[in-house]
Amino acid sequence: METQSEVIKRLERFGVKPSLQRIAIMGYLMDNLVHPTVDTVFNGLSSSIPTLSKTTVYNTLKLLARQGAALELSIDDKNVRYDANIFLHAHFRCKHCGSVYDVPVGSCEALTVTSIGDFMVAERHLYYKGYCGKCKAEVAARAATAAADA
Amino acid sequence: METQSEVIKRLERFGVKPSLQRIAIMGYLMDNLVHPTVDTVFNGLSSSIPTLSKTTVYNTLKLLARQGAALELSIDDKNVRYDANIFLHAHFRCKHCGSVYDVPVGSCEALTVTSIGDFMVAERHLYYKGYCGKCKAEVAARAATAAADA
DNA sequence: ATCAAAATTGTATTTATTACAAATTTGCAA
DNA sequence: TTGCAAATTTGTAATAAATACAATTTTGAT
Repeated sequence: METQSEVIKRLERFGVKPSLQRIAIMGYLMDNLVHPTVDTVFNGLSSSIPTLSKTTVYNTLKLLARQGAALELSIDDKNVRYDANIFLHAHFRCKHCGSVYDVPVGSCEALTVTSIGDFMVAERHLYYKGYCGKCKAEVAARAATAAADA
Repeated sequence: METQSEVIKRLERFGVKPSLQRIAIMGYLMDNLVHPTVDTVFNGLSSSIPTLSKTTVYNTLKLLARQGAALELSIDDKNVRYDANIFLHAHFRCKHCGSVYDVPVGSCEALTVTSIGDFMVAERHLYYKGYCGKCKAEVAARAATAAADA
């Protein structure tokens, strides 16, 4: 659990004026590094802040991403996900259960470039998609059953 | 413009039975390497195939991606995009105009791994986001105007 | 205490995608 | 050729993420 002052420090470091809602949302991200969706954040906070609006969660998460205080992941076709871990790392998404995991990456020039030709590069995302250990087994088992049926 | 037989060859190579619609959609992707969305593909083909259904476009593009005949890009938060270029390369998306461009990548271990721990890796996506040459200038000009107004 | 700017809220809308059932086409076997 | 089941395509209805926007509340300076 992050201390309130640590959360405020992070907000201020990225030029975000701390409000009750922003502190709660930033704190939630820092405490839950599982790449939550907007809905997950909203549901996680709405009991402690009953007046919280989902619009605020949408706006605040977008703001945090724009200011660099969090990452906005487009690894999931359905929902945008957010990540308070702003250090260089990659992500893996299981195509079966949908979970998103952090993956460490070695230093690689392609992951640190700041420009490509006349493009200005602001973000670099390395996404892996496949099957996690648990689902790999499940999918294999199901494939075997399907084969037996046919 | 790809020949019909080249398109059919690609479909068969990836285990997709060629139908009129599938050939048209695969051919459209091969002729339009600008990472079109479902809507773009549908609009591009509906005049030549008036009976074409958007559901078929959705299903077929998903099928092509599943079979490996095309890539499904999640670089755009709004729409899924498709790419017939299945050779190793990265993508850049301009945050202002939304265009998606191909970017060559040097060989990098992180871009060729087939497993990570007990994860089975089926896809690797390297996405860059930022501003293309044209939009970089526009955004800078607008920022200057905003500063003058304040 | 006043008041404008900033932030938050809630509702209404938009729109990409999926679900699903009906219709059509395909390809094989009688 | 005819019949028929499987595969494919179509069209409509439903789902749900995200945005627009106006109203309300809060903040902070004077």
